[in-house]
Amino acid sequence: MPELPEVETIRSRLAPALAGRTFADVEILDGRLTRPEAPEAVAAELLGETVEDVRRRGKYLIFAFASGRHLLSHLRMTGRFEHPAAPEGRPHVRARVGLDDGSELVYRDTRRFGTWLLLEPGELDAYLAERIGGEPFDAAFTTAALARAFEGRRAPVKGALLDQRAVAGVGNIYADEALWRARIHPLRPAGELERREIASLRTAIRKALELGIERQGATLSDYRGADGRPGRMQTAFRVYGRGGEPCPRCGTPIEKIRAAGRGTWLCPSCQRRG
DNA sequence: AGTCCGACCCGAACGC
DNA sequence: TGCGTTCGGGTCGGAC
Repeated sequence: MPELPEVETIRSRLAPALAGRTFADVEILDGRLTRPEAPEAVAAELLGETVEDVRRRGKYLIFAFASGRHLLSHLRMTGRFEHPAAPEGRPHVRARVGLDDGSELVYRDTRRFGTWLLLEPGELDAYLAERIGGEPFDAAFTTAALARAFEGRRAPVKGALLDQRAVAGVGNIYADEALWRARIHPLRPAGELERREIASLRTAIRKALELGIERQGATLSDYRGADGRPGRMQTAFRVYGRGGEPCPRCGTPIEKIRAAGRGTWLCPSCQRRG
């Protein structure tokens, strides 16, 4: 499930390969991908666009075209890009783009949650501003900024972290990892955290994401980098998916609970509720 | 306004 | 073994 580190890994591989390339042939096979726009219409619009850069904001992968347009792709759970494309016969191919150098970019998505949205020049900032907050590695992501996002919120801090407007790019996995690092119980109401806890959570979010990027993302069942290689982060999780195993800090068995409707792992000894 | 929950999907894991 | 059922994950929209 791609979160910020996984999307960043894909971006960093695609950017050098696609910069300067023109979309010479576009085929969108799944109508869901571009809904409510018709796939043929979007494919036709993409034809002839030249990639200037591949960027990322939160969990969005952004193809910036020389025309000023942007193609926003959200991979949701199981979306993935492959370039150069794997040999024919792979399942779940939802779109393919032939490039002017003869190579092919393929988009696959088992569960078909992912989306492609073509934005006209000038539309990107407003679209993102409506949906996601700042980048966790920006200077603007300060303790004060995080405190502001949490202020007055009675929702569990886990849920507040999953809200992309607080900080962009944290999903279920890295939320658990960050809360463990900061020694904060996932069910603590976000608005009741002390300043020093928010400060350590901010550091922990950066640390957890940074480690994920270094390890080129986590590969659970579906995620692959753009080159098809799995990441190595899954072996480095401190708590995520490790129910019953000893906490790497204190040895207490990791517990699994539900928080904000999500499977949530924590150390009951390091992360106290009270 | 903030919060919660179902819908969207489908493969894997689980229960019988 | 084989079948049916449940679950999960990010985001959105509707309900409270």
